[in-house]
Amino acid sequence: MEKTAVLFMLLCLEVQSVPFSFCFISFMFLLKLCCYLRFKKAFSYVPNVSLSTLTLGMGSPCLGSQYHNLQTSPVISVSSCHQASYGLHGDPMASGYYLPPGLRPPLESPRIEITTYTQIPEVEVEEESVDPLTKRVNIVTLTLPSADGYRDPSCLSPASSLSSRSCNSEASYESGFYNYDNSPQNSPWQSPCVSPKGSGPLHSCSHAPVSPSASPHVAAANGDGWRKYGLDGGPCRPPLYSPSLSPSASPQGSPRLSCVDEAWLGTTNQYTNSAIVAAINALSTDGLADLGEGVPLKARKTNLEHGPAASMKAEPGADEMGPVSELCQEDYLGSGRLPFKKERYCGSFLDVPPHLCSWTKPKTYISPSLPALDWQLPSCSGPYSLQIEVQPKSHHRAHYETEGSRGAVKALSGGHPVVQLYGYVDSEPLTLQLFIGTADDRLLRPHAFYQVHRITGKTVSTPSHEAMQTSTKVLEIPLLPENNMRAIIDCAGILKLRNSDIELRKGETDIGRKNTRVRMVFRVHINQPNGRTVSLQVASNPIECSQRSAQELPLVEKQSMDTYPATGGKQMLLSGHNFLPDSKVMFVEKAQDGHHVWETEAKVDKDSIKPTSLVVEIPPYRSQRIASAVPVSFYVCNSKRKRSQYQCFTYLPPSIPMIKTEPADDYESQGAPRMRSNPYYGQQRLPPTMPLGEAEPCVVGSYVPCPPRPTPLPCSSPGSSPKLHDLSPVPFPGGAAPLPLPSSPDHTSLAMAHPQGSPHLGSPSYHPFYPGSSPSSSPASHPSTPGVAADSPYLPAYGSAQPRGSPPTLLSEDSSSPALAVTIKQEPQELDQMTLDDGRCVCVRARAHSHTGFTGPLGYKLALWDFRAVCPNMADARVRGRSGSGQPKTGAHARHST
DNA sequence: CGGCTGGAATCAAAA
DNA sequence: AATTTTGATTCCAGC
Repeated sequence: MEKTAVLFMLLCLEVQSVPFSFCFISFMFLLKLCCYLRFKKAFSYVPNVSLSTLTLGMGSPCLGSQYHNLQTSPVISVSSCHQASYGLHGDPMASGYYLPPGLRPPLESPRIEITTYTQIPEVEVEEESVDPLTKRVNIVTLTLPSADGYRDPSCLSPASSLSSRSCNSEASYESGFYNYDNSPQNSPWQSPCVSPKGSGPLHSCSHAPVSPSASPHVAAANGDGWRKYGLDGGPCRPPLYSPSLSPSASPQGSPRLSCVDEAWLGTTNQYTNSAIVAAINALSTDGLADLGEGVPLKARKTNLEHGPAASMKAEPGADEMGPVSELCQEDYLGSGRLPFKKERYCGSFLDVPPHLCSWTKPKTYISPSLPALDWQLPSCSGPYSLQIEVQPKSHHRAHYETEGSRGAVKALSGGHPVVQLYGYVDSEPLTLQLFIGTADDRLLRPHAFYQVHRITGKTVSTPSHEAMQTSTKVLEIPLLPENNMRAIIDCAGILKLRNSDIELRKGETDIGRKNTRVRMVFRVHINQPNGRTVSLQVASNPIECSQRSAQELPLVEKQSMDTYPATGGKQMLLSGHNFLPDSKVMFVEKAQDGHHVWETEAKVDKDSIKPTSLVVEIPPYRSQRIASAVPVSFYVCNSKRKRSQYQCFTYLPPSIPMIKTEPADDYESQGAPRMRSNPYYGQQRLPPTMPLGEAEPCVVGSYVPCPPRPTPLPCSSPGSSPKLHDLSPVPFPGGAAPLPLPSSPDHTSLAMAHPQGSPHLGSPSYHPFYPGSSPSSSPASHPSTPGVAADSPYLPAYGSAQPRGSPPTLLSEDSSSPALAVTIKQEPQELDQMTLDDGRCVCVRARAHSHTGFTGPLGYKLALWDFRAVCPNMADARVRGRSGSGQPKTGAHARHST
């Protein structure tokens, strides 16, 4: 059935002759039927549950109506089945949209949903409740919808707990608002439908689906959201890469959770990028119980094993959350965040003073929608600049749910990371968002296997609040003018989710094995007088979260130089960790396709080797006749499988005088003199001297060829064995774009070497595609993006059309842009070894992303197609990744099942 | 007593 | 197919 629905939808879309609205409606109808059937089949007993639960939930005045609505609306039921719909509160209007009354299936509604809601607020009660039935009910409920719940907010953490309460309140009162403007976390996608009353939501709801232009994805999104994001939807979650795509799609764990999260937190975006796609994914999977499927067997098992609370925790999400009550409280209290929702509504309900912390009035977000977490945003825009003043340590052992917290991420100095927003003169506090992102060569996106973990306690000075956005936990931290818009991040730990749990999720394509590096990603959304919202983002240096890797893999944090004439012969000091007496340093040059063009072992001064430093002699480049700078990379190797990430290094034409560019480096003061931090580990600032214009060219040049660039590039995966051999004739044959050389060699080198490191540019570099949110910046930059509202503050990271030839230009008008280009490749990758393989080119990616803009189920195809066309290796890698992940999954399954 | 840690045993997948 | 190695998770114990 489901498949039929999906096929139908696809068919309609493909044919194009059928109005989208019609397709959508029809599709929804089919979906509903499917869901209903399944639901009924699986949870016929739900009704009882509801009753019991309801009793508990009375606390909220709103509940009644809310629930009522929910039950009434068929839509809801659908939602419950598939995440996409969770948010919907059955607004009659909304529902109408989806299904004509007449057509609505007589869902009795398992109303499930409701049950959940009610209870949530009373979580504590539940746990304590002696009534087996009650507990059971909960369990049931939880499991229901979530197909993929693991990453679901609920699952993740306590955060969800809060939400529970919020659910009640929020839904009814702040709905419309909330989704759009209120919480920073809200994603644009939140469906308007969510709020029963919110006119806004309704509005959007109604429009969205109907809109002709809307892409399938869009449909789900709220009116504004979709308009702006519609195109992105695709890009944002390119099926290929973006975890969000699928996973996101199914963020929802149990209905209850979802409700909570979404409604309350406003986090979730069911309709995110592509609700439809998500729904399709969910449906397309094996027919067997979605419910069950969504929950990893192991996870379920674990939960059950957990003990007394087992019932409550039956759901994966619940499990993680631990003490719900605690969450609620804490979150509740602590958060200043959400001015709107909580305070008003929940506040009274809980009886908690709205302003326990100074951070009571976070700025409201005017923007109708906020960029999805996998969107690439700049760190600077106009007068604003979001910077990581103090980087986190390169190692932080994440904790499993089965362990206790391992504390907050610390800084190298022993303190904690510090983030500051420059250029903000308003007196209104802002909310700094923090989530755990990936650190591989691909575009930054939420990490599927790690979640930020809120740390509380006496040692924590910074208040924070947890929220779920899509399936990613986001920590919200106040940025107060009185603190100079500076925040000490001492409240963020990192939670590791079991690979098997995540990999089993529908749509998840990434694999967890050896995918243990993350970055802390900070975002801030600043409302502008003109109604637009400027969103900035900056990512930290990579953080190795695996105990073992941290102890065994060599890590290069700094290098005394990153450029040198092709003649080589100079000694370079490397500082880092896990260097052994027999550590080797290999220099590598990779071709576009990822193949090693040249590789040689550099001479290491054995006597100089210390666990944290070593001296290596820069080997002469394979050709002394290079006309332009040649980016290569090197890595430290302790054994065949223990290698550091690729580090950037650039050979300069022998004749070119070396210019020393040492950006002020915070680290330098602490460490070896004149050591250059590696791209990831050090904070570098681009030389102020470099004009944008210049920067771009550089970028282009380097990109064009899709050069091995950067080092670390994805292209070069540490994993790949050093095979090597110089096969290629010239460094950048043909056109490989020679890096713009030096007038300021530095630039080149810097750019390459320190992509994100620079506080100023950091983010931007990673997000070349993002035009910059500031009003001033954007328009020009992405004129071509069709569909994207001109006024839209955000550009779809992937969707923006870029002039193809140019490497993704990084930038937009934004001043920050300069560095951008470089960044892209920087990341070294270890993980990739497996999943990604070599051959990944930034260029390719960029391109693919832009294509993704087309979104929809079709979008996926387009993206894939692109990859293949542009960079066969990439495409292959992707494909392999998928299939590869499949295996592990299978294995996991087997394992769990046993 | 509970949160953090550092270590290490135990499992399981990959080589 | 068996064995070894590597990576992921779970446990422990001390602070």
